[in-house]
Amino acid sequence: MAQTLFDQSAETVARTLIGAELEVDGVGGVIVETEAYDVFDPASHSFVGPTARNAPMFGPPGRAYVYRIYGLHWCFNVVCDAGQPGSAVLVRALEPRTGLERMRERRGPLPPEGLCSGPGKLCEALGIDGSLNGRPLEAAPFALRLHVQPPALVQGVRIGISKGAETPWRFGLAGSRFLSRPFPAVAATA
DNA sequence: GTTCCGATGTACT
DNA sequence: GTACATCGGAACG
Repeated sequence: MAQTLFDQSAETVARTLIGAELEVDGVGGVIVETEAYDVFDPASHSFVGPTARNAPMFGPPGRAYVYRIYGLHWCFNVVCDAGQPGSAVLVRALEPRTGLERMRERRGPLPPEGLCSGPGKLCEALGIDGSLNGRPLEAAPFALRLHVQPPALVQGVRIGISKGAETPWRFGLAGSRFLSRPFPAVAATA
C-alpha cells in the first residue's frame, strides 16, 4: 500500500494536518495550528534519545504522544517517522466544529475562539489526557479526516521554546481566528 | 492592549 | 533545585 501520511517528515505532516478534521469521541474540529519536532531538533523531547516519557515518539507512526506540561496541562502530538524515529507534530489549535456543548462543559462558557486556541486548551476541550498516550489515531476514540483541498498556510517560529527557537516549524491556517496566537505579519511578497 | 506571575507534575542536573 | 512545546487572572497603560 502507499505510504501513509505519518510515514513522512514532521514538517510535511505538520503542513498536511492543517485543515484536517480531528475528533475525539465526536468532539473536535479543523486543525488550524501545528508545530513540527524531530530527533535532530534541540527543542524536541526526542533529542536526548528514548526515555520513558518520549517512548511513543520512537514507536510506530500514526499514534498519539500525550504528555503533561507545567504540571497542569496536556499536550497532544501525532507521531510520524520518515525513516528516522523520534519525530512528532504538536497540534496547537483547532477551530471547533462538533461537540461545542461538551467543550464548554469541560472548559467553561467560552466563545468558540477560546475553546481550543492553544495546546493545553485543546486537550481540555477534547478530553485528551495521559490515558490516550500511545493510542493509534486510526481507532476510536480518535477520528482524523484529511482535507480535500490543501489550504493556504502561514509559517513562523515555534512558541514557548528556548532551544531551536529560530526553526520556522510552526504552521497555521491563513486568516484563521482560532490560532493560539497570531502569526507575525508576513512581508507583502516573497 | 500589555506585562507579570503563580499554579503544579515530571524529568533531569 | 531548575526547567519546562501553558494558561488565566491581576495589574497597569
